[in-house]
Amino acid sequence: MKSIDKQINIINRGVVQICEENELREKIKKNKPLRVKLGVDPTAGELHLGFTVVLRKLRQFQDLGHQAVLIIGSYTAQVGDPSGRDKTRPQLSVDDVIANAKFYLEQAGKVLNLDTLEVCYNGDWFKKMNFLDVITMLSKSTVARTLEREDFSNRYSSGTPIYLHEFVYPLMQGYDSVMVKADVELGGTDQTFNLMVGRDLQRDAGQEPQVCITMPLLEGLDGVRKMSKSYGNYVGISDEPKDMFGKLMSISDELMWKYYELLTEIPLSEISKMKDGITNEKIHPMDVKKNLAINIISQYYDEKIAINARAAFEKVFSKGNLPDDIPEFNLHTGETELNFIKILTETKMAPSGGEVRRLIKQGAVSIDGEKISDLTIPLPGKNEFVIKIGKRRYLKIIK
RNA sequence: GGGGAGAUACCGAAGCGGUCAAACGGGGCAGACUGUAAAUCUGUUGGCUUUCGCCUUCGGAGGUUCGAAUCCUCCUCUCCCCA
Repeated sequence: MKSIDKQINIINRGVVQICEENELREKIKKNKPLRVKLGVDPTAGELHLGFTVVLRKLRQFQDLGHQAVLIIGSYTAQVGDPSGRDKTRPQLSVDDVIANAKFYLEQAGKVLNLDTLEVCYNGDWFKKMNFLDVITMLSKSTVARTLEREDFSNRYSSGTPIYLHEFVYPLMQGYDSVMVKADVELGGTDQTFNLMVGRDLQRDAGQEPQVCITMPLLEGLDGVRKMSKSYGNYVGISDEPKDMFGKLMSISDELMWKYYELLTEIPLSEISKMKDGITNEKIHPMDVKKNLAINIISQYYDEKIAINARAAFEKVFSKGNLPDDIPEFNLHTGETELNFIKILTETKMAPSGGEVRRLIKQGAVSIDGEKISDLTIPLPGKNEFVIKIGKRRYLKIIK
């Protein structure tokens, strides 16, 4: 094992807060692998880079020789969380949870070392509790304390409902820590409160309280809101390499540094050199961003594929050539004209006829580079031609 | 249990009998400028047809009216205050 300082140094990268760092030192000093806990919700489908921030941190612990413990929140998922904004979340069946968990692990395996990973389902202990056990657990915290939590207090003051069972979640999560005897728990900053509850419950159970490590929430492609599937501002770790590349190129220059810090292993010293290079105008921010994209794509595919993705990107967006893989559409026989509304809605290139009208009116549609201004045009003589919509939608028409 | 407020399009939020497919802001999309960056400017943002027009939408179900998102009744849900 590496020295304490070295370990702390690695662990510290990108974290917002370690509570408490000296406790962590003490724990490491014992020279026993730490049990590092991460709880996940098995409702999520595809993993995106936002999730990997904390998964990567867990992986770092694994690489330092510690024991990663992944808790699948199977019980939570089965209960179903109605707190969602507009509609009740579906209650998941046991089978759903198992299937989701399997899918989750499959993906998480791209970041974590599954061979040494310990996986627990919190339903294993929660389903055994009786009501008295639950009440006893509830008695470990107070309303005022729970209400302190930022998102709860925000919701409370803005008049958004908070359901009672939501109040219980922090305790459940904390109870998980007791059950797995966690030394460390990881989470996003939005989890701070829940992590702290774990400390209380462990203390109460006569355990040494866990060290809580919080990671920043990664902003998505819009640079404002956290990366999330529902905001559509995410990069999925199973995205096609060229999509990943394009998406990563669209983040702001500013945000790129956060991605560098949280999603790559590139030493911080090198990152700051890059920053200087841009300030001195020795390097172009676009190139720095391309390297970021290559680094990230390489983690999920390999470097060769990443470089190909860059080439494809440059071909299409720098040189303005057509991409290699354009969806194709075979015209129905007997057509004498091109009806854009029909073709584009039929192929799902546009959601509605109104949208097609708008796009054409605004000059967003072209055929082989020639702008279209009518909804319908006579069929071009060529046997194949490409319709382009906006910056990145293409459709090859074949007669 | 009592009293009050409220539910509007992706989100926030106006509208309070016709001129409402519904102001405004955000977001989205598109155009200009670019490096698919940021910032900025412009257009657009229910569906079908684009000329008129038609259809569906303002929590749900009924009702009053020539006519309702706007009035009435019931229902569902939320928030606040009191107990």
